[in-house]
Amino acid sequence: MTVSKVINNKAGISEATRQKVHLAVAELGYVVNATARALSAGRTNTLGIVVPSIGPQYISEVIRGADLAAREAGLDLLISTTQEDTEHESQNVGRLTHGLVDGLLMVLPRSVQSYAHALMHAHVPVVVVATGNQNSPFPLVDSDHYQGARAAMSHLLSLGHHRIGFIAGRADTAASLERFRGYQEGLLTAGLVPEPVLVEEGNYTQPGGFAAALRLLQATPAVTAIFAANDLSAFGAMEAVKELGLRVPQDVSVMGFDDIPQASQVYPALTTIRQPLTEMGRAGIKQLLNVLHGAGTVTDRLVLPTELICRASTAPPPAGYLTSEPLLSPG
Amino acid sequence: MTVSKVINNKAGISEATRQKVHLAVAELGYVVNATARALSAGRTNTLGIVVPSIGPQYISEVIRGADLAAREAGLDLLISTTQEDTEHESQNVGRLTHGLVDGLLMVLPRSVQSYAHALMHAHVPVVVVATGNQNSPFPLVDSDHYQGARAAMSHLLSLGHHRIGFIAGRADTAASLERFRGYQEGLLTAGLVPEPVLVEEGNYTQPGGFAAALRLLQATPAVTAIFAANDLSAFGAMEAVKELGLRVPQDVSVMGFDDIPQASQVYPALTTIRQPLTEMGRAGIKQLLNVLHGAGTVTDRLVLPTELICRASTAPPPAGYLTSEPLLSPG
DNA sequence: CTGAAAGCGCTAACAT
DNA sequence: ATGTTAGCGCTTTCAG
Repeated sequence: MTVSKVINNKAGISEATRQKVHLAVAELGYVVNATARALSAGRTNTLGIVVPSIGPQYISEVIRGADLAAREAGLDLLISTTQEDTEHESQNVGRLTHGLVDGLLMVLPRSVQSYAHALMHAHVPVVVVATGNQNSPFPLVDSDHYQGARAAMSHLLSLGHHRIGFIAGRADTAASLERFRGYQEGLLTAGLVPEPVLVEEGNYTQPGGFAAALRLLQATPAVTAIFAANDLSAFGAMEAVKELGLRVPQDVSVMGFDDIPQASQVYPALTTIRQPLTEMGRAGIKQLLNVLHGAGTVTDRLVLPTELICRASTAPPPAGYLTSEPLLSPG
Repeated sequence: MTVSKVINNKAGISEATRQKVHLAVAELGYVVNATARALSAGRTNTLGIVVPSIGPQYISEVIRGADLAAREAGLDLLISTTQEDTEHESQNVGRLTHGLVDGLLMVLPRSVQSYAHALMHAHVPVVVVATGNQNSPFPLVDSDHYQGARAAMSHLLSLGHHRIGFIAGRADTAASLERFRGYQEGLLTAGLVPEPVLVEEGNYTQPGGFAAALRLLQATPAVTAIFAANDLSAFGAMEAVKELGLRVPQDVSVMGFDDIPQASQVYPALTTIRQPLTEMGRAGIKQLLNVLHGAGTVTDRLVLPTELICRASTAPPPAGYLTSEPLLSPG
């Protein structure tokens, strides 16, 4: 039909006919059947994004970025959750990549391994958002966890802190390990010695951060600053500081990592390392589009920079501590 | 082909052939093309859910419930966000309902009006999750905000509080209004008089709750309990209480509404009214399935009960306040 | 510039 | 129990 050409804005249609068709479409309430179009045209104009779950804020942010980028490109975004059910889900991934979507963005905080098979046989391009350094046979988008941690340490050290505790994340995520490495090397570069007693597991959760900070502050009351591996555990740490009758930041400074929306909404507002979550989603979709259009560049490993966001939860250490030991300038 | 029958588990196939087909499928790595199947069969085995955005926790919970229910029914869930872009999105809804999904669940905290046109012309069943009392031409799932607020007030009153502040939500949501009504009538039923000075706007946000609680406690230091219209503003209220050098719950009790996951993770853990968010998602999908299968019942207005979740943020008022005025038993 | 014909990959109804 | 035929609603290719 001529109608098809009008609807798809193809050339070779007189303006008069175009108008007539548009009128009729409006009158009849005609809406194209996306399924039929997809089958016929061989593409769906839909991109897929697979996430472990939609609960955690940082994943929401990635999705939001992907959603915006897809929308700008005039494509739909189909969100699929794995709910940790790898078995069933890798089947689902297979289905997605065979006719349902034109490209797939996998958000995988932990391992890409479980999907390797389904992904290798995908009929569409795949890009991985890793949130942690991983090897991947697909183009990968990540952020610079190590440099972020270094920036956090520089900030705390330059404020005059030298007893800095670290609340670790999940040991099974590369991101947590990288952040820990940044913490350690930050100390070393400043001429300080990492002490095991200053490191506690927080498991990336708020109660975990609370408990870890409690242990930290009770074992080493001289701690004047806490760097948590993510914002959630930093929230818990702030609660722990207050619970001990201390103030943030006057007595103890607290830093997080991620900059989820809530970081700016808690009291005091959290100083943190911003991970460009929405940009990571955007970048992932953009890479996908570049592959699809055969234009632009596809970077095998795109590592986005992190950034210090200075808010109200950090300050110089209390006067008593400030002069007790000279601070070596970092770097 | 016979293959089709095997894959769809149709009857009338010998076990031997079935095995042979399965083998070949595995060997060739064959995966059905969902698009073609959808076009041919006239259904997509996909349900759609439209949400304003995926950021807020309470929406994530609704999606999770919907996701689980859809998964159990062997259907996929296509999540679409409006990002408040009503114009563009109502077009999108039109597309969804014309071939992309077999049914649509609309999560609309505010108004269904903007989508009325697109929805009325939908070719598939539509169910609305409202989070607030609304009229709707479609089956609606909601929770009982009024009774929840009453339960919250009963809890606080029975603990001995009689100067109870309220942090309101957004005036443009029916849910907030219902919760406020529950607050007022809770007071009245207990023989107490609602005072305007005890009500502050919190806008459903954490900073909003913080500021509202600050105003509340400074204007009326005799306030011994704060009931916030949602958990987020309750978090802010808890921060405000601590900021004033008071303790939760020893000096001031704080209650929220929703029971988002974080409510159990903050310190002290938040006493709140649980809105069955995942169940609402589930129920919405279930209603959709009932319409689709022509079985079970479809309730025009399904109002799920709310529930008091007693945690650590509420306690009897400080001794000085307890006896200053006799408490009339509620009801 | 417009219309007719073919076919995307599958399923449903109908033969064999 | 298996195979055959038609057609889902669209886009694409090719004639008018």
